[in-house]
Amino acid sequence: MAPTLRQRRQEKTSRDIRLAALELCTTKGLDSVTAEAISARAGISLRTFFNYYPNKETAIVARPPGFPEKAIAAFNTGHGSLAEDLTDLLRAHLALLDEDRDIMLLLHELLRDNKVLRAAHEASLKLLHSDLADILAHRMTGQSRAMVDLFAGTVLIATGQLVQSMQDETPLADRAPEAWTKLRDLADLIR
Amino acid sequence: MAPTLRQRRQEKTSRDIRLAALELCTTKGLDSVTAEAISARAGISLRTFFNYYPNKETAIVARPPGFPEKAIAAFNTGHGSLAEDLTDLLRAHLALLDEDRDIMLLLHELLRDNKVLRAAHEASLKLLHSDLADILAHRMTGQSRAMVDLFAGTVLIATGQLVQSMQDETPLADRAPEAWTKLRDLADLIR
DNA sequence: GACATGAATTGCACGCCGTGCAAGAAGTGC
DNA sequence: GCACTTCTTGCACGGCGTGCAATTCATGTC
Repeated sequence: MAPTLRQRRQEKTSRDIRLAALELCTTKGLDSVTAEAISARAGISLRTFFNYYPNKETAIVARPPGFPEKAIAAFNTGHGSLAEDLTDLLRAHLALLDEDRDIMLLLHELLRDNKVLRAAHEASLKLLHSDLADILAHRMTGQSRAMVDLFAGTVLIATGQLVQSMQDETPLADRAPEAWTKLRDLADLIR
Repeated sequence: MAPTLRQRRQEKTSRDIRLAALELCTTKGLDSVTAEAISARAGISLRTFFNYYPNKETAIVARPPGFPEKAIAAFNTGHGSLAEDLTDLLRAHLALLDEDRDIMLLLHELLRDNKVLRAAHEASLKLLHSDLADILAHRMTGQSRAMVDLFAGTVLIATGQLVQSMQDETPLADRAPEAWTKLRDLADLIR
């Protein structure tokens, strides 16, 4: 299914807007960047900007890459331990982040400085949370939904801490096992 | 230190605004309630509204009650197990929520329906998170800050699940031990 | 009780946000 | 090339949030 011209144009505009937003923000800070300025730089009208994104923040934060279909399938049918298969799942996710390493680092800066942006980011992490909980539910049939949620949340905090330290040269994907190590340590702490 | 007239008036206006906001929202929904309408109902000018709250959302969500000083001190000097002392700390926190039970239930409704409100709520929970992490750090001197954060986050998720089920008649404070039970179960799950 | 002082309230003006609508431009399928 | 859908754009509008300066009001002092 080759992408039609329309689709390609949309992809491009969407990317153009994001780039324009990021460029402007890194130099002037989000607060003093107006949606109008972003639109102008992206070469579209203000009205079109709001056709693509509901506000400045989401243009910058966007939807984070989730878990690849293939990795989900592998996890569902996986025959390793929960620890092993989950680590593989996280690895696939982190690999996607590695692909956009430069953008991520840039974003990381912006998130540190701007409150509204952090809120938008939190919101998108919430989506990840329920995605992960849904996935985990397949392998944790004996557990209550609340427990699955708690588990998913904890996993995401641990994973988030990895992303926090993205300055390290090592690709995040290679560090996936650290997440589980953290969880083990946490479990030790609780008991 | 008797509160001066000025202070009492401020307290009152602050409460008036919150009440006006809650009342209007429950009948018409946050989206169709303007800051101007809230101000009018609270008997103040629009400009004054923004002197008290930076936006509609925070007027409704406000700052959640944190951990009482006394409980923090008791936790710091506590000689029970971490589990016991932490449960006491959570109990003190949940007791504050019980005091505002009616408002909490109302808020719970609103949070379910409104996205922006949820974001504001998340943000205020973030403050709780770092509060708790700071407190825990005193009793977890052997641990890295990351581990303390992870632990605090997990505790808060578990506690949040309790709050979710506030419809139950039982006061939240009495159910504090359930939080630790959840954590034990989680730890079992991980190992 | 009058008065000086500093803080809170208010109105006004302004720029930005985000949306509904309708006209026009552009791609798609035949 | 011709109908069709879809995307873009301009326009108008209401709401948000802030800076500023005028005014009102609590407070402490004499």
